[in-house]
Amino acid sequence: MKKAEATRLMILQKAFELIYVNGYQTTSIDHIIATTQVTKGAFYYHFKTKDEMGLAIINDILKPNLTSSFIEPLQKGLDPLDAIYNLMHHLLMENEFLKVEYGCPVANFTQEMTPWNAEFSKVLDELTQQWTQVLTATIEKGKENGSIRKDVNAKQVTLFVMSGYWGIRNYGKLENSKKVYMPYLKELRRYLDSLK
Amino acid sequence: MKKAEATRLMILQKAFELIYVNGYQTTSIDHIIATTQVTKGAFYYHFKTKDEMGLAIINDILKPNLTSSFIEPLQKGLDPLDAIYNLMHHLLMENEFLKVEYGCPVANFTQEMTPWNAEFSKVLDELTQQWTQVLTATIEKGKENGSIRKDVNAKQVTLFVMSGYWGIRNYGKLENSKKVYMPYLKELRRYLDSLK
DNA sequence: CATAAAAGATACTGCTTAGTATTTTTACAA
DNA sequence: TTGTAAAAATACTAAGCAGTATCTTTTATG
Repeated sequence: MKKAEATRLMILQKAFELIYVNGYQTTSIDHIIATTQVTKGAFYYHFKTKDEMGLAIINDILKPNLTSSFIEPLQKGLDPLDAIYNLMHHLLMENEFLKVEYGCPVANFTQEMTPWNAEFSKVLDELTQQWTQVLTATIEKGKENGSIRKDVNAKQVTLFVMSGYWGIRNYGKLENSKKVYMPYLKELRRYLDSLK
Repeated sequence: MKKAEATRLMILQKAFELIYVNGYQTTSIDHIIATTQVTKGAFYYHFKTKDEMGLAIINDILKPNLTSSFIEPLQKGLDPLDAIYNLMHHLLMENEFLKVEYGCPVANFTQEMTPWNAEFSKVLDELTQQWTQVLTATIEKGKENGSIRKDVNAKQVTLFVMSGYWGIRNYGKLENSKKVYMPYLKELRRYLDSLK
């Protein structure tokens, strides 16, 4: 990797951290360049505007992470319901990229940037769509192999599960404790079992 | 009501609207006083700081609204599961205080102000606690009168339902359409029925 | 090694921000 | 009616903001 490319990525990573903790609007470029030890000239060499950087964070940091943390675990050929539960358990309890006190980065971005920035909404929606599609496919697979009842509506379940995830992350943020994750996961397990 | 009191309330109401639409950080005091047609002197007569105003919005605007929209509907003595479903349906589809494109004001505040402002976290947590307590009590009532299975964990269900609500509001914001509310509500109904 | 382009550094601009100091107007009780 | 405190208006400050213009250094390539 070229040095310039490394600088760019380093800016994105540290900027992401700052934004994950403090929000997009409140994270100033001055704050970013102070943290990254990169000058303003360097910053604006790599990004035309702050928003361009924000979009790059979503595309170059969040998207790859979503793939490895949210999507690939579903494609391991486990029993579908187990796969979904294990995914959620891992995301909430073990994943070290995601911190309880800062919530879900995608949900944070969505809440902050939507509806007044169409560009952000678009890429965030793409991100979300990816996840919902894989979740829906996982459930359909379960219907085919008989582990999930045929009358279950896969898209409906996906929406229900995904909403719960976004919501519990926000609640965890409020309580600043993973404690709330446990009863949530227990009920999720019960709910998933009701689809058998 | 005294005139000064009316001014104060008017500032709070219009400021709430602006914040609900644009977020707390991005809503400037200059913007608020331009919208309210109140001068800076008047604003700072009523509120020492911006944060004091923000907290007043939660206490004087959101709290009463929460009581009438989120809590009282549960206390009408309906069948508990119907009461919960009807509440959600009303909140998502009919309530005119809440707009799909702007999400849930409490969730918005939580995401934006937590964890870096303990004061906000505290009052938001109080607000949320109120709702969860009434939801839990409603489910317990159902267990007592036999309409809900005895092995159901009321607190667990409450957390699950509340998370789904917060999440679907965020998703509605992203999609900018109430369409996503319908499959969510359908699955919620199925889920609630599974508690019978 | 020369050179041109890529990458980064520095100093600045114009604007917005929350908050303040000071003055003026309004409401109401004596 | 008048005195006084509540309420509101005006003009300001210092700091922070995104972004720009200009200059210097580094890197790759002939």
